[in-house]
Amino acid sequence: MAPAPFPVAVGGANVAERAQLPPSLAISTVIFALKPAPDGRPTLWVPLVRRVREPYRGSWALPGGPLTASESLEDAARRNLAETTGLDPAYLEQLYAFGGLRRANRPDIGSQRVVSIVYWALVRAHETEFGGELGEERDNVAWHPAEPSHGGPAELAFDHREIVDYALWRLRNKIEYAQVAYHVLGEMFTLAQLREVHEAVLGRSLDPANFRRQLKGTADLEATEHYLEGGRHRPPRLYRYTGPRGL
Amino acid sequence: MAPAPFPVAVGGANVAERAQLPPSLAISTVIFALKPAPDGRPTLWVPLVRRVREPYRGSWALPGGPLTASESLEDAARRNLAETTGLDPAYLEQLYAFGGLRRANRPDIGSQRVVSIVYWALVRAHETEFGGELGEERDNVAWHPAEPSHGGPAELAFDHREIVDYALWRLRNKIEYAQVAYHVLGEMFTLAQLREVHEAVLGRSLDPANFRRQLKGTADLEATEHYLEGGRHRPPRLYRYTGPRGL
DNA sequence: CCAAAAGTGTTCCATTTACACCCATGA
DNA sequence: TCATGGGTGTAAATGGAACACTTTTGG
Repeated sequence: MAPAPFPVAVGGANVAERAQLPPSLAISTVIFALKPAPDGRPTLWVPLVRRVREPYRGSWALPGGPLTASESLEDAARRNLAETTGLDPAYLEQLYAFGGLRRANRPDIGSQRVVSIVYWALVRAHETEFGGELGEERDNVAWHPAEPSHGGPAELAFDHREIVDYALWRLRNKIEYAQVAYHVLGEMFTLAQLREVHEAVLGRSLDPANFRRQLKGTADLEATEHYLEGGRHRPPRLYRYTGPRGL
Repeated sequence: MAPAPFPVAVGGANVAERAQLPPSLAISTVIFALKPAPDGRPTLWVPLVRRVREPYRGSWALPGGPLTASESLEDAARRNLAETTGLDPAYLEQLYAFGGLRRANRPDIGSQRVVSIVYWALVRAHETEFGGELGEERDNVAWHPAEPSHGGPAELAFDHREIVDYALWRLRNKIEYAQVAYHVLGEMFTLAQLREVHEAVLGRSLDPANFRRQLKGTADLEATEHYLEGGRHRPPRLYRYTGPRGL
């Protein structure tokens, strides 16, 4: 496994100025969904919020907000995500707590220090139509490719570009040994669909034959008696994930 | 890799009572050192602080304290560790942010919610003599085996037992692919010494021949022209770690 | 010379990888 | 019947585990 690209370099931030108030706590989320990139192939997208205040006014930032007194960290992440994007991911995991002093430069809230606890998730494609009263192009929320190489913004507000990159690294590592990909699919799915998820996340193509065997050997995967009809060729068998859903 | 034993179950904490003040931030540390267990073989120990107030008065807890406004998360962890134990580990890494509502039951600070960001480290054995004016049996700080199966306390204050277990899991996973073990050793060391560190952390013996080859293939390891004299048998060659030290 | 640890070589085995091949269906 | 993706078989390559064997020192 390659070394983590980001947090190892986080702690070294130097004291730039003395903040006065005690640090406040905020929650941010990096939500990945699979959507077709400009080039047509499915890739990873993230919802971003356009900032309407300084600093970084006009830049895109991760959805987030304060932590209230009566909710757990994960509850806060869920609530915040629902408020800003209408999403409710089945799988949500803590990524990292970012608290370098460099992040403190926020005139809009005085000189108060902000420590962000970041969560990440992978959601189904059909969840990406912002739910409830929120439309796709609603307000200042929009989906963007997660990586600049696929058309995503090269710069984000604060240190959010680095946070997204670190979340990407975690997702790619985790999908190789954990049951992450199933949360993108419905109740039943073909192995080709599951493979497409892995390929999109990892950014490379996988051998269908070997992919089949590796999964059948390990994961909680159950072959159903149903087949996906309507395709142009031989109908593939549908499978069901039998392991733990959600948390 | 086996699934993480702890944080996957953290988010599900339910709302037990409504806290009133905004959550406060604290830093805790899990510092591992290698010392001989009661049975004589080297195992992992952690410094613990005996609580002098309710709740959990008299129980052992992880060293920790509040986060001040002018320091980064890692700086706060270092400062706190130095204050309570006199230690200054070369390698320090963030473990997890714990913020379940179950942790909030602390009459000593009113009903305020506490979110703990926990760091972990592995330090050299000679660092474990509490430095500065602090002696080994000083005040309410003492070393304990990290695992109950090696004589450590089965119960700790708050959720600290689970936190130590999770840190152990992280350490054992990380030592297999990252350069963690070198921080326990001095400038030069024999392969047998390095292997002893791995064996103590993993809790099982390793084949000397295979261990040698695996490390020579991957890690930043440099053979010196020095040999460790004075042993009872053939003097082993000394090696030097050439990868990144500290952070 | 003997014991014991350092260090090397070799075999065995499981997993991964590459790819040839057959199967089943829609058009 | 043909094109295409679904699905199976198989052999080479890889990497780890087990262990025999040689080397080098102190006693």
